[in-house]
Amino acid sequence: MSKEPAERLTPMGVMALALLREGDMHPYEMVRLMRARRDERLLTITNGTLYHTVGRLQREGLIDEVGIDREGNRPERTTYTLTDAGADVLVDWLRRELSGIDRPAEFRIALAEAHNLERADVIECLQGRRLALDESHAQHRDGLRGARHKGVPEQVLVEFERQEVLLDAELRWIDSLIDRLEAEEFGWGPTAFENTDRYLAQRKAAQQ
Amino acid sequence: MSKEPAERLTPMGVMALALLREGDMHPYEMVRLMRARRDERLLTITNGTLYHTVGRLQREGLIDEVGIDREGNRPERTTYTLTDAGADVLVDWLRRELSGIDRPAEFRIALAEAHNLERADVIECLQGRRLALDESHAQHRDGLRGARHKGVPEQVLVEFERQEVLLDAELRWIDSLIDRLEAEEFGWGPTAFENTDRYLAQRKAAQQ
DNA sequence: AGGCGTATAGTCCACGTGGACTATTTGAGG
DNA sequence: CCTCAAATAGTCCACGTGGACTATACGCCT
Repeated sequence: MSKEPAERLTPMGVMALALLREGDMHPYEMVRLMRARRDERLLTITNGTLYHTVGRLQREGLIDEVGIDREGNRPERTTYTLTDAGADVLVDWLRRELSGIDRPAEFRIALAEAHNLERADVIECLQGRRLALDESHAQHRDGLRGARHKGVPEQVLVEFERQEVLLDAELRWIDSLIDRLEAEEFGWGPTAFENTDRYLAQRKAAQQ
Repeated sequence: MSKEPAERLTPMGVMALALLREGDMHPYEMVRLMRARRDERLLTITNGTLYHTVGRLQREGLIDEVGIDREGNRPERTTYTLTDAGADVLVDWLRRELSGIDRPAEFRIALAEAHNLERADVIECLQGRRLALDESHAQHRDGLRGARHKGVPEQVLVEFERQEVLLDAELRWIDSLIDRLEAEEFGWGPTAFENTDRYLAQRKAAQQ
């Protein structure tokens, strides 16, 4: 398992790899699935970015071409599949981003794709995050207190204060999530996306 | 007041304009000030971005060169000043980003620089945001409820749920902020940055 | 007095993003 | 039956970002 290449993934790269875990696809299908799942909430879905990303992933050996399809008379479609290296890199990325507290945008994606990891794995990562969050919260609190004490005017601290409120809310939320995961309150593991199942079935039927 | 150019600013652009409101400066001084004020919390401070940004702002007529200084035998430094157009664009940007709820990163910057607006102005913008936030919160709540009802597995809703918790916390915080602004609990208006005052004084002394 | 690290001030380049654009094909409405 | 919109599948380009790099000058230690 050589690990020199591409430990770093872009948000779109993560989504692409995660989608290929569900089955081989061509890029345009990724777009449709992401749109159907309202992934615009997490990142901006644009063709340009996607096709570039797919090209990059292939050059890095994280995905492979598995053939050029042609359905009816529509333009050719290149279908891709996930390599073992790609699956590894995805899992590593998820672990890293689930454990860290910088890069909030990345964390949201990691969380949304957390079902690609084992339950125990997720719990462990979130406990790491919980620790980091706690420390950051303490530092933040001290920083704010110190600034007020030094007479820094409130108007420049407003954003600081908001951040503390949000940090606090997140701390409580993550505690409850870890609890529920440990209590096995709900299932975990690879998921059939109910929203898009019908579409996927349709596609498979059409391919035969 | 023709307003065709550059209603759109990058985060770094906003910071640069806001800094120039405090006095004429050269880019390198902006870097030092931003570092001193720990603005890395809000954006990544890099020379490349800054110098590009300054060049762009100048081409767009939002700032002007006011002379090329030379202190001792150090490299030349080009000093810039804020134009009237620049001041207008800054204020407009702040109003827009303070009122909206998309673009969270931009909002944080707008909030941190909100002291560049009048108190009444800020209150009005925040009330707009408060409304949008409320609506978004309701929609989010309904969406989550609907998804659960349709049997979408909890594991894919985790990120959704977190977002709702954070939205809720933000709602409460913004209410309290608006209250305190209306009650005039603390001062408002252009601020002498205590943290960096000493540095600025030093600089002025050195220039004479 | 000499050497070395750091501050000063800025340039340059590779990458990722996102929006605009193209060209064909299918389906729905009049 | 014809038209026109929407879907299909993808290319291309301009911009902003961030990191690496350069080169001089000042201050500190020995």
